[in-house]
Amino acid sequence: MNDEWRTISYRKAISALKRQKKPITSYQEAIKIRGIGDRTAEKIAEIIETGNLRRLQHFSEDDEVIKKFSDIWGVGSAIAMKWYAKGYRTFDDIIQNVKLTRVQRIGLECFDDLRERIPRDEVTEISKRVEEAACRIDPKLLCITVGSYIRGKPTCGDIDILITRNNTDGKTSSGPFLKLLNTLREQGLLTHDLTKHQEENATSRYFGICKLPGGEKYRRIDLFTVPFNELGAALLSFTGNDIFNRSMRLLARKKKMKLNNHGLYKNISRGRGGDSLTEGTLIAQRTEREIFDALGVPWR
DNA sequence: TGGCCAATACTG
DNA sequence: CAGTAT
DNA sequence: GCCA
Repeated sequence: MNDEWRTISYRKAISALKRQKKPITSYQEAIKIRGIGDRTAEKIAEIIETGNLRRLQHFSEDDEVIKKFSDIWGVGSAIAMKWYAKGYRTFDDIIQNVKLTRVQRIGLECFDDLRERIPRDEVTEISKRVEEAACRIDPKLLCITVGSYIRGKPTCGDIDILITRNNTDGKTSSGPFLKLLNTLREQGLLTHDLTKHQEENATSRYFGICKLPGGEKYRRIDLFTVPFNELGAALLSFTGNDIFNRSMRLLARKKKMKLNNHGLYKNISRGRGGDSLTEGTLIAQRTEREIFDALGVPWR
């Protein structure tokens, strides 16, 4: 079921509603709001008049089951619905009857913990341990905790750490990366691997699960290595949030450019599907400021 | 009717 | 490749 | 889902 855009649309409508200063009291008021159309305004009107939405009464426990299945790491809507179609309704059904993939087993094992948000202080503590380990391997490694943490949120869904190294001496961060992962595993900080990455690429990513020694809960952690000259593009992309990223990339697209986690490119021609046909020319990647300027966006 | 709040890396 | 993830 |  591809309700991706419907979901996004509802989210947009919700945030538009939250922005309203006065309560909405009618269909006419609701439909004036940008992002709320006929269908949503109808639903709002029904809630105003009757106090609830009939449609929601039909929202059954079945939907809850599919939702819960897809909350397992490694299980998306397709697999969740497949399991449902086979008649499975509980985690126990799944464990008994399904040949789970390695990551799905981990997702299930850590299910409860991974649903919890992580207090900011704990993210700080975990980041510090990663940074110390990295520094012992190579003092010039630079670790930056990005994601919601760098945006100053009081809690985070996971821990995202970007690792880079000033490469003017010819070395990069990709070499020490595997060593760092091994060190963190030996320390017991990393408890489960969700990705087994291939070779030592210039840029590589690790997804896993960690737990502070004496800590209460398993936490999702992502580690990325980034070439030093791409740091700006990487920061922009991993700082988010998602909506901000997408809007920046859409802006780039409208200007016949392309923005990704490696950099900003110009002179892009795109096919019908929106995929770029030409490589384009790299015009900015080293700092966020460069990219903002090249896109014509006021800096912060 | 079709684009939108993207583009890309792993897994099996 | 489709699916899932960021 | 919304919008052009």
